[in-house]
Amino acid sequence: MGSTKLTGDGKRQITSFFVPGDIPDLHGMHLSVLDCTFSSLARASLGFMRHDAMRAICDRHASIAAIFWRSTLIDAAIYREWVTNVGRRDAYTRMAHILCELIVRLHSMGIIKDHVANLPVTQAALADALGLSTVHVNRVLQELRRNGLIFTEGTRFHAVDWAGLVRAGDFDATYLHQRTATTF
Amino acid sequence: MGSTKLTGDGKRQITSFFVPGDIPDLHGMHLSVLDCTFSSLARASLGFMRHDAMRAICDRHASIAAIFWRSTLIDAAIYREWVTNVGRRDAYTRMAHILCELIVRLHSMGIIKDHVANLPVTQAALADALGLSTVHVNRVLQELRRNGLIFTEGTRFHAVDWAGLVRAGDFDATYLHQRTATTF
DNA sequence: CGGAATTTTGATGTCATTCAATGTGTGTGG
DNA sequence: CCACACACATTGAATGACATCAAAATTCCG
Repeated sequence: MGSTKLTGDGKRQITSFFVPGDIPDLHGMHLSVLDCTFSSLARASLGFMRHDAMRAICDRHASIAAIFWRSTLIDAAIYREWVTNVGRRDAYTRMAHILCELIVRLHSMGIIKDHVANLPVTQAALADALGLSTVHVNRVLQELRRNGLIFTEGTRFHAVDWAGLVRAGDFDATYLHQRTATTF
Repeated sequence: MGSTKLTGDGKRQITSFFVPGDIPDLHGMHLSVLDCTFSSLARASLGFMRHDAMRAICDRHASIAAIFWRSTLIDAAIYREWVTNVGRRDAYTRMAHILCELIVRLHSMGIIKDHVANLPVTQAALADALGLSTVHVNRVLQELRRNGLIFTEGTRFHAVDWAGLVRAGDFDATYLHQRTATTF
């Protein structure tokens, strides 16, 4: 799952990926107009909750509101990092970085063992997330494989050399604001 | 004023500009660790408020909390647009777009007359916000001037052809989530 | 099994970077 | 009040990272 924006000339930018456990439209609670679209990149199961019900809960319980609020602030922090990633890092670094992010986020949801993740994300989706062409995404992935950093097989993704991938991706998980440090 | 991130190899990315009236560190209220730095791009005057005081207010008054929350959600929406801008628009469009955003935001604070704004922003800062080199920023600005879209004189900035700039920048103000439509 | 989606490859083009000067304005100290 | 820095803007030439185009190979899935 991800959120997507389209430019006037029809180019697509994926502005975020959602991992299991995320609440995609939490931002919609206080924003009456949608400024991006949600789409699933693979089979997904969703739960729904009415905005007014959510608002009622938040009105009544400030501590719960704070938790949801915090969640959206982390989303914002991730956006900041993406701006930086797309704006100032070259394609190779950029790719390594986003892979690190996905691994860490999936790991913190407990759906990864030994850095092996199920990533049902096409190269076209990666391209639209990173502001690259699919062709270049393909080449960069090959280079990451050649350098022994990653291994892929279908949708299975393995960070063979995690430390190396982190280094290659100029990755520092601080911006994900996890309470429990992710130790691999 | 803006928030800034640095990459491992020392490149700078400005992740947001603040206009008068913004609350830069609202995100810090529920995020214990800072993931970006704030810096002033020009002379600025600031007000300060303790986080715990803010939190106390928000705990007591859900409606005020909602307003602050909404403010951070708009920040997030702007980040989304910036990701799109940097990821999928070419330099010329990108520049026109960010200029539109600044004009609209300044206008909504009532500090613009006739599209003439005081923009104390160096070309280097624009470059770091747009993920471009200063040299290219300079050339793109010249092109915008040549096309009769903008006029600059020192820090004074004039959107000579607002409609044209909006078109050139593929700009749609929806993502700024203003309650009162900005009509020029 | 068959067709569509995805990945991969090669050749070529271009937008933007980098490097290296030069020009211009502005504030500071003598 | 001028000279001198220093920051900022501008210019040209050469290079490079990534895009685009087009086709082939592979995988996926009903």
